[in-house]
Amino acid sequence: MNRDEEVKQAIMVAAKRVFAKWGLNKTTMEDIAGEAGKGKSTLYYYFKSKEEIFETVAIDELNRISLKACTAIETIDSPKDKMKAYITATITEMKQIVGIYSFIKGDIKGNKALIDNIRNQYDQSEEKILREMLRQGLKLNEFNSLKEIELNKAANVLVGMIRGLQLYLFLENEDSEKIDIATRLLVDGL
Amino acid sequence: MNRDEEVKQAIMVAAKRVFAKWGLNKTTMEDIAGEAGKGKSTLYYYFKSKEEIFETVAIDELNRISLKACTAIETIDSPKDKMKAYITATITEMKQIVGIYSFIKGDIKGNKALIDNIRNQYDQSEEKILREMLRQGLKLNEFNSLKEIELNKAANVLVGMIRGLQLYLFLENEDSEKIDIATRLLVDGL
DNA sequence: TATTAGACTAAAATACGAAAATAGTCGAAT
DNA sequence: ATTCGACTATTTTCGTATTTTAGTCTAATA
Repeated sequence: MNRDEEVKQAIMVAAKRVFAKWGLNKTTMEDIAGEAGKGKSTLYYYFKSKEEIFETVAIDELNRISLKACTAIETIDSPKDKMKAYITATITEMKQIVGIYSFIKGDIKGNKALIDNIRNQYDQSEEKILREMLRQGLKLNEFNSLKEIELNKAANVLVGMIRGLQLYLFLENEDSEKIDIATRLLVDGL
Repeated sequence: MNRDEEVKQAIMVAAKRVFAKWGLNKTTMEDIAGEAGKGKSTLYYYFKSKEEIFETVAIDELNRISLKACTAIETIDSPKDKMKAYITATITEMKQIVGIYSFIKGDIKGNKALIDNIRNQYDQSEEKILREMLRQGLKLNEFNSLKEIELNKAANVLVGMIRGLQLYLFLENEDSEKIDIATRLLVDGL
């Protein structure tokens, strides 16, 4: 990692801290600069706008979720079990992240385009992961109600259902039994 | 239906029209009164507030969705097919309603409590319907991955996943194949 | 008596301009 | 190549005057 990347990382770490404390709207570029121990205009040397910083930080945080989930499942062989573990892991991780960045709800309004863009990127990357898992399951002949030809759309639909579950489960207290039922429903059916 | 109920219905019909045109925030009590051909204070004789009118109208509209879906499935015997048909029907109907009342998105902000309350009522009624269908399927031994003891939580989880799907499918063009895949996923698994 | 409307009030939304805060630029310094 | 402080152009905030609107009350009417 060269100097350029190092400073960029440092700024991102600082930005994460202040974003987690104040949210997107309430944190100023000077807050970030102060936290990073740099002058404000230095930030503009590395990022073109506050939005870009936020987007970079958010995508990075979401990538961590994917990474954790993918690590958690790499030792599992059965495609069905793999899928269950993946869904459970992402839901749990996401819940934690949303807890940390509890502000995002308030920030959505007024930054819809930015948030949509971030969510879109994450959805696409998750869809790709799911597609690969589905492909693997089909190859090993472990999925009997899914047809090869539906693979792409199925991955897309799965993303939608997982998002729905995340939204729904966020509203209430931790209930790992519900997460368990949900993943079983999605993978095994009724 | 006595006179009292008749007038109430007439007001609701008028309210639906103006709500569909202007949304909750932008329509005034005088708009509704004008559309209904009554004086404003007459509305207060039948409803205690604008919010109450909106809630009544919204619940009524949502009840229609349930009713339509339940009618559509009453001739189906197999619990699994019944479940699939129910999910497809509610998603399709909901999509249409949201198309008509396209404003609600903008009205959520600033009326969160009211909207939450309405959504809650609808979720509960849908959960009840789903619970009954699950019970029936268990009785007939058609569900093999669901346990009796999980029935209540499963119904709750299903509501969440259906909401997620609705949200997700609203964003894109009609794709009945995706709805089909989704229902099959939920009922048959992968 | 049940229902309606018009006048009225209190509260909320809106409009607007001045003042303050903030995003983003630029040239000089290192 | 990197950083900063001074500067500008936008936004946001804020106070206030004005208008709109929800909701009440009383009298009229059918």
